[in-house]
Amino acid sequence: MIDPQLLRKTPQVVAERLATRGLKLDLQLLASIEADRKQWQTQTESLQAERNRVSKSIGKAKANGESVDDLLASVAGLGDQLDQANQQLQQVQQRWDEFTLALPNLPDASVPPGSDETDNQLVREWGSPRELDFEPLDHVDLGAGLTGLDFETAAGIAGSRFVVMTGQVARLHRALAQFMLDLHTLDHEYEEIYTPYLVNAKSLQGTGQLPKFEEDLFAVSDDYYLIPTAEVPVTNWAAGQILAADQLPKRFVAHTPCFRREAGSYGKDTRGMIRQHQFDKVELVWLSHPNDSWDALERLTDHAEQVLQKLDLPYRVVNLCGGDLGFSAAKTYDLEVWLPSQKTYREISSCSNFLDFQARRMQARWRDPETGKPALLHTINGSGVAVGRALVAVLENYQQADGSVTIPAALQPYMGGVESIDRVSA
RNA sequence: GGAGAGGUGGCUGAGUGGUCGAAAGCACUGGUCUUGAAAACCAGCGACGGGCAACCGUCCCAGGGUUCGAAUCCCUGCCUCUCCGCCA
Repeated sequence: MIDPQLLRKTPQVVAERLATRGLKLDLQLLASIEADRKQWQTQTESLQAERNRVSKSIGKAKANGESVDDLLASVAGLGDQLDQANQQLQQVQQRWDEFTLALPNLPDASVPPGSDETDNQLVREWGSPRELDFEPLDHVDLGAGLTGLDFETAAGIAGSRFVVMTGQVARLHRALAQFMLDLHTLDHEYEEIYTPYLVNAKSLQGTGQLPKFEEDLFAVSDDYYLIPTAEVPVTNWAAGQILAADQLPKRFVAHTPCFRREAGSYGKDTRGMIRQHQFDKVELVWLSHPNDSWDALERLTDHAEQVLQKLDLPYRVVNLCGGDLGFSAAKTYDLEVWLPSQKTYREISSCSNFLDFQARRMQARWRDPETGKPALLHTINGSGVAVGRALVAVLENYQQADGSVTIPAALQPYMGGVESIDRVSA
């Protein structure tokens, strides 16, 4: 949520910054809601003040054994007036909430202008695509040859955009997750956390998926939603909390499945496991001191990059432009890994600083020793990295001419020393 | 699933329908004392919103209700704990 003070006092500044996203703030609507709010709040509060005054004197009069008939008469119609004013106020507040909850975060000044991914800014590249002296297969054909990836069976069990993994491929998938968890907990000093995979609407509102993006989520009965990312349960760990200063920064790593409807992406990446309804992800989350969040974003991004570097997978880092920026983010670096079959870089991690945007929605605070007062903390998160896409990247980048796949050295300890997965001759 | 108890400030924990935003303790902050620290003593100390300000309002799990007035009474929901049963 954008700071309400900023919205009220400098709406045109907010409008300018939101324009970076290609979003037009309805200043007129904002002004009219705010005018109504002021009127009804003032009226409600003065009626409440009067009621409180009279009620207190009734109490005193009764204590003194005096008659209270006159006092009672003087508040006769007050209750109804108050009810009406209060109803109006609640309506206005609801309009305000709906309006502000639907506003995305303000992009940071370092976010490049632009409308879509073609305007994203290249930050750096690491490694260079391997020169293959044969025509690379994509992971679907590779996986089929290894008899480890089976989309047809998955379609029969569940539907499209699911996969069944078996044998050494399933093990490789698990090895990737284990490797990432160990890297982040042991080398990068994250605390491992296990959370619910079903969450309530409040948590989703806290991180910003609701109320605007319900169609992206799988809702199950009883008001639960499947998590679209571990960001939701992990960040909400701090919801409603007031953390002590020495608890910051709090850094969590979680390995969870993620579930997404992928509504609106019909026809996109229909082949293979790039875009699935269910996928695993290792997620990094920081809860930080407000002064440290920009540094935290750089460090978290580096931690995600370390995964790709240790796997020796070529990638690049891009700074998302305003139009490509997610709803809650103030700034996002995407890590894009090289896929030989597509001869292009594909997103494998997204690292964002949300500043106090999520913290305000979920009331995640810390106590500032300078002031002794609670203050909003900052949240930062990123994938470290998407496990399914990492599997795709390993399969494709480590494929051999005979259809086998060598195992990256970093993963071999997690594969029982296996150095290669071989094609099963048909 | 059955039976019971309870949800109050950063924490523990009192609270009679009427100066209760709420006792007390802990924690925290400032001061006295001390070479310094601790202890002791004194003082201060909830959050959120509105207003230039004086000040006003809201909040004792959440939502309704009764009342001139609700932390306190009534209803509903959520959550926690204890016991029994069942269970990966």
